[in-house]
Amino acid sequence: MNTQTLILAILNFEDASGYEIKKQCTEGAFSYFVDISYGSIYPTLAKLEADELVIGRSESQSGRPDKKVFSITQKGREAFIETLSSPPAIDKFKSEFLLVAMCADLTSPEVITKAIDKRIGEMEALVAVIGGLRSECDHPATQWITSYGMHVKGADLEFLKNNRESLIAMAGQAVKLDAAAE
Amino acid sequence: MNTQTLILAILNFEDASGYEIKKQCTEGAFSYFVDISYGSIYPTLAKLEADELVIGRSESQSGRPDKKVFSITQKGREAFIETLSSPPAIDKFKSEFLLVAMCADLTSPEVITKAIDKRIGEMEALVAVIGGLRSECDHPATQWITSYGMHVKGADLEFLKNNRESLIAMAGQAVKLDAAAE
DNA sequence: TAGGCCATGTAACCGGTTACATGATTAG
DNA sequence: CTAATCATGTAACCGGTTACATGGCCTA
Repeated sequence: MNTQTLILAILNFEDASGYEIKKQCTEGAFSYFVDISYGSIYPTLAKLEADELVIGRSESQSGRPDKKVFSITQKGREAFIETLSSPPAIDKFKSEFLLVAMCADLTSPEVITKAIDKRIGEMEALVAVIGGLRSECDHPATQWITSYGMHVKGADLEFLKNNRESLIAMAGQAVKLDAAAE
Repeated sequence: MNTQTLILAILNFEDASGYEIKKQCTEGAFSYFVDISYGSIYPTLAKLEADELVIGRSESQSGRPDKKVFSITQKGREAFIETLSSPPAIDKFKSEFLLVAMCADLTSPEVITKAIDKRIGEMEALVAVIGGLRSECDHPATQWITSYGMHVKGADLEFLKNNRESLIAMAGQAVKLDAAAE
């Protein structure tokens, strides 16, 4: 999923400025499955406007900098629906935590405790965000994906909490084996 | 998680050539939370060897091209454990499927059916892979992460199967609303 | 004899991030 | 008075992918 398609998707829901798009991706409705930075938003918005897939208008605000609000055009909507119809690529997933957990025996209980507690905290925050999105939005497809997210992330959190101790207990075991072998 | 750390992690489990490292990431024990290509493996291996974190030796095989098998050095092991101790970054997760599902009302039932069935197939394959890893490996930390994977991906698959029809039913609804409004 | 697997490696490219530049307003 | 929020944008950089080059062996 490239930046272009993502921006088109967001603008298909509602008009937004570059700044607002960033917020949507960081805190809002899209925050749990995407992530982009200003450095890709603004150039992409400019390109999209040049291609007439979106149009921007300046809005002056009292006591705030002007903002450039973008709307998706008919051409943009068609292009977006076109890209939607090609089968979605498999999820991209990379987890440093899993690598650390897989090597739990090489590190100390403190390191593992910190790692898993950090993760539990992040997961709880994510569940709270998704739960919030689900309750505040009555769009059926958004309801579907947020329910999906709650189900999966809830199961995730459940496992982490139920198996926290057992992972911590593995920490440092490789070192102990080494010492025992001497 | 950069390529360097990942390679060190793999070599910490066992010696491997670049080709075998790639296999581990595509089909093996690491396949469900990482992904790298030859274009990053070979240069990284060369850099790692220059830094004396790994050492390579040539092994000639009958009826096969020679392979260069790498081992992690003591220095490499220390560097690896050092990086393990810094708190793991939050998971990177990007999903085209969720974007498509969120826009289900804009597309046809056929497109959504294909998208979700593709996903169900991929998820089943992943569960099978993780299940295989869990049963064939008795390393406790690997057991832990594969059990974690089974739990989470099992919940994922469960939701997909139970809610497949309801997502498909949303397809094309935006178009119908448009038509009704005319 | 065609295609797939084994095996290593490079060069061009690309999508995206980081850091910077700028500046007004408002809340603590 | 300071920090945060609002707001837009650019340039340098970087990690990684794609595509290519090479070539022998084995299987269908």
